[in-house]
Amino acid sequence: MFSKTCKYGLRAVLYLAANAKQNKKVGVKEIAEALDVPGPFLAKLMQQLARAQLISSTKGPNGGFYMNEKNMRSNLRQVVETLDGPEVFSSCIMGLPQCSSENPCPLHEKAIIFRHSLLDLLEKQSITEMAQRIQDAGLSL
Amino acid sequence: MFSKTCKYGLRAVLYLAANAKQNKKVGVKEIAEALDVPGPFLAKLMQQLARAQLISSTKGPNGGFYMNEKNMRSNLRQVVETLDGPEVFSSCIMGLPQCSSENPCPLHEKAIIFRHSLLDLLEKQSITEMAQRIQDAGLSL
DNA sequence: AGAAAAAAAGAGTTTTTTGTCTTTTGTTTT
DNA sequence: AAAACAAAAGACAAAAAACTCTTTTTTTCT
Repeated sequence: MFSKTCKYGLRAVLYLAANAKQNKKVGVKEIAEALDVPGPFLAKLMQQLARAQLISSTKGPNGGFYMNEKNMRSNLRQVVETLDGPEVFSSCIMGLPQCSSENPCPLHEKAIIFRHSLLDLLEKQSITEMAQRIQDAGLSL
Repeated sequence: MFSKTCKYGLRAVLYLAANAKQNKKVGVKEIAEALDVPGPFLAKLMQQLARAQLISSTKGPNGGFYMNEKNMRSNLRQVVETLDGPEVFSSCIMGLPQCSSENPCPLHEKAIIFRHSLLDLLEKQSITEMAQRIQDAGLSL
């Protein structure tokens, strides 16, 4: 479905949303241990997310990653598109380069429905809402 | 979404279903050219599908691949599971090893809905029906 | 029986993804 | 100003996926 980069990224963003604040930043090391993912690899993808302004960071002592107000209003679709590229949502499910509504593959119509339910899943909830649910229900990441 | 192996496999099975019969077998070379995919690589995955009895083959002159009656009654979910493994349909969308209804990830409930629509897409139409539609509407593969 | 055709099998290569290590840059604290 | 801390950047290494090539086996046709 998604690459590991993308999965790690989704989890890291939600971890930040649920555990970090502007005045309580967290470092890659803490996140990597909490999620049980390779630290240096995570660091790389955090940089991508920071460049895309989906998360925030500061260097130096007491520095680390956190989410500002704007970051909290973004959604998971943006995270996926930043890490795996926008094609994951638009490219043909069977891999046909020319697949479109004019020249559909055998699964085209049905795939549109399915894809809509995926976008819905990733777009409809703000990160703020999800962070709330994660804390309230104690969901794992 | 799916690996290239899997995408090639789906297309090859549908190509066979629409273009081959027990008395009109086709070789890997023809399929590879028709689908514009690497021949030797396709040959490998055709072997997997043949071992899983999702397609049929015979060696020697006038040999090749085709679909028998039983093959035509299978569905695309089986093709995907053979080539990409059954986990594609069961593993957590965020990659959490322990994700389940008891210990759900933040996307678990919504992911179930989405996954159902994917299985529906791949399971509900028999290969026979699809081959018919491909021929009638001249769909590309 | 012998030759040819085509899949099966297996080994090998390339490319991409995943993961690691080192150096640099920017901040903060003393 | 100096030291320490943490992210940013870049080069490197390992593993997996994609792709290729060669040999073997089975079948058919002459």
